[in-house]
Amino acid sequence: MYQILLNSPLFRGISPEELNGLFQRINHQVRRFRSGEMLAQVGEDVGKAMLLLEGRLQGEMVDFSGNSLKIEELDPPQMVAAAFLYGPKSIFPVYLSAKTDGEMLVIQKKDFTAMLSMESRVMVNYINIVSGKAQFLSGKITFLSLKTIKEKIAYYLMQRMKFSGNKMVAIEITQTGLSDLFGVTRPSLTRTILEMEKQGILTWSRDHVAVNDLKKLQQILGK
Amino acid sequence: MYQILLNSPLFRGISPEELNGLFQRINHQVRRFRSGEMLAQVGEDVGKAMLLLEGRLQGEMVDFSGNSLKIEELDPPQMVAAAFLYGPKSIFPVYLSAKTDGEMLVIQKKDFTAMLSMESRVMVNYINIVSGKAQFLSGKITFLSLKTIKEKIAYYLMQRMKFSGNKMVAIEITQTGLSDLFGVTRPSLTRTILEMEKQGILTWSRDHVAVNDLKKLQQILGK
DNA sequence: TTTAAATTGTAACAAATGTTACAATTTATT
DNA sequence: AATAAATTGTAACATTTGTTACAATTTAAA
Repeated sequence: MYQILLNSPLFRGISPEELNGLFQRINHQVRRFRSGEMLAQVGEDVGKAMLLLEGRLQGEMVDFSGNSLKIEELDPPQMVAAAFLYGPKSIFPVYLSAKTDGEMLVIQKKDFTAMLSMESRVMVNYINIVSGKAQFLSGKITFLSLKTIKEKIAYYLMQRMKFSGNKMVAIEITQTGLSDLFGVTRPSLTRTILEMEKQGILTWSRDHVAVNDLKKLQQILGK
Repeated sequence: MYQILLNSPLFRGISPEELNGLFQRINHQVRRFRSGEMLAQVGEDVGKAMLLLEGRLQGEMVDFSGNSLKIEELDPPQMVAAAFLYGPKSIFPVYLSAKTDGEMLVIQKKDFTAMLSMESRVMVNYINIVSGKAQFLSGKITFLSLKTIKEKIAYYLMQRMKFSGNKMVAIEITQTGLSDLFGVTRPSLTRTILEMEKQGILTWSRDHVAVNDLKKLQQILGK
């Protein structure tokens, strides 16, 4: 277990000795679970820190009529619902169930809080995790706020050009996959890509995109 | 200043004496700013905790072509960019400028970290703030993921019914305001509302909405 | 009360995207 | 090389939303 924990985002930078000392002073349990087991309901109080050690979990969003919507999977050594342990409404945002057999480390909230106070490094790690979630969600919102498919393509390409600094963007995803990522239908995406090609904005090949008219691409996001 | 801080989310629950002791041990500055002053650029390293004491700030999202998009305002005694002080990319997500004269408390990140380690209460407060942001954004994403106006209306009403438990939902916002909240045009919203009325789902009055067919409303979110 | 302002209802038309179905092409597999 | 599978191109049509403009109605202000 310790080896897994030492490589987890929460305990990164902690020495084996420190980890040992910490776990002798802090109440904790290891909970084993079986494939298919329901681990938490939506709206249930979180109340404890959970860190997946082995196996795979799955979180299901459920809409008002009871249908399952999006499914998110979780692998070791990630924390479960890290951003929902604290905050005004400390409740599970998803149904949590086990996809395989496995086990997780469980620390009650008050013990977890004590641990954060004890070890500054773990505290910063945890704050990094939660901040990272917030930042990821913030970026996702920016993307979701884009309304047209053209805007999404433009934003996607601009983001990738920032890294490479190049007008040649590598694409390691199919149009089918990209349409899924964008939340639009595949024919609509293809149609829009072809339209942008006709307008001389870009050239879309199987594994890369050439941006031929950067100004026009920016204008799409301008308005 | 202490009075403002004692009522801030970050120092809530701290006694005046504790606060005093804390500030004697922790490096901090008060920075005054003038109306119109630019306080931070997008992409700039955050590096310090900032808590607005007086005045009003404004954060501007800026798109790739340099136009200002959404504007968010900030009032005392809120923290500035609380969820961006830690995390993998600790950079400002917006342009930050002053809308009025004012002042803010500034604590360098390493001193801020030391303070969190020192005072468990402040640490928990800060984690609550960041977690709250993440949770707020998470809810916003759920809403932004809804595609049709009908879905947005249905979600909006279901959320409000959860509180009141009643099929009569108070509406303290005009359709114009609601269309803005939904990110759709007003005529489109009105048209959709009237359509839902024709379908017998609801009755929309100036200050309240009666849900007449809950099942149909749920089905809209079902699929 | 009268006037002005804001809000809501309505309509014709344009633009964007979804739906469905199938063909063409490319890539992977045997 | 031949076949199967996946991906991409294409098209006709439906649906949803935006755009614009103006009328009707309600609320606020003079």
